[in-house]
Amino acid sequence: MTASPQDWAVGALQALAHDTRLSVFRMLVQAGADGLMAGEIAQKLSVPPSTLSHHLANLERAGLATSERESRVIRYRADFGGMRRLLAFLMEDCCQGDPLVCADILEITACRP
Amino acid sequence: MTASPQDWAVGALQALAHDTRLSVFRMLVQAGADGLMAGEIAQKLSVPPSTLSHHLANLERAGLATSERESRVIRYRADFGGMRRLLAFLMEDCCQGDPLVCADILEITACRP
DNA sequence: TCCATAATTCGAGAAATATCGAAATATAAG
DNA sequence: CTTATATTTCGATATTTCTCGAATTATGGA
Repeated sequence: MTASPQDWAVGALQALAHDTRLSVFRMLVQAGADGLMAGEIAQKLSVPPSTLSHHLANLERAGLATSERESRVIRYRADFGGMRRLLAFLMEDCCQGDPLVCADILEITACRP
Repeated sequence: MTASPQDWAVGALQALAHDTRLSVFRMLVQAGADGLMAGEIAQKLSVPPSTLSHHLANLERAGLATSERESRVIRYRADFGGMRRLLAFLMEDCCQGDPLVCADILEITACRP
């Protein structure tokens, strides 16, 4: 049942390769540790609850989000471990160690110490 | 005709979200500036030329690869600019500036100065 | 010019994904 | 125990994507 790294990565990319799911994932990334409630997301994106539920389940299955029930609502968070795993897989053994080709690819505007 | 950043990102992710295309892209990333010939890729992956051609066109359309004819063969290369653009989009305004949540996400094994 | 090679485009059936209303489940409150 | 709320699961249709043989285009050499 344990998927190969490649198969896992395809699943993760497939999860992100959809307009609604990509919006959801980025909302979760930007929300950080607090995450967001399912209903809150559905409302902000104007997506019917049942449709959104499929998308959230897809992201979770793919290892890019986690869910936790809090009484009646369910809180979703981005899974930063999964995100890291995906980026690392894409850049693995990059450009034969020549930093000139891709050095600045990681100079990203994401949060830094 | 100019796609929004979100639409562009969905296209890029869709391109990567396929077993064969992900393999091709990673081969190109690892090949670096030299790139690879279309036929060479088809042979290594045991994919019929016409099928591979669709996948290569898909990656190029998505902004993740470039092609250049050299007499009778066509050389494909990873587009590291597109790659960077995609990663930056995914991590934009990440986790409300709190480095604790995702700081190490960029500590990736890719080539570094 | 004629042939061989490398790669792309065409085309159409097969397979996978997306959508969302209706029904079901889980929790809390009265 | 009944009702209200939040979310998920079911199910059936609609849409999109994938695949690869055959035909086509581009290039170089005899």
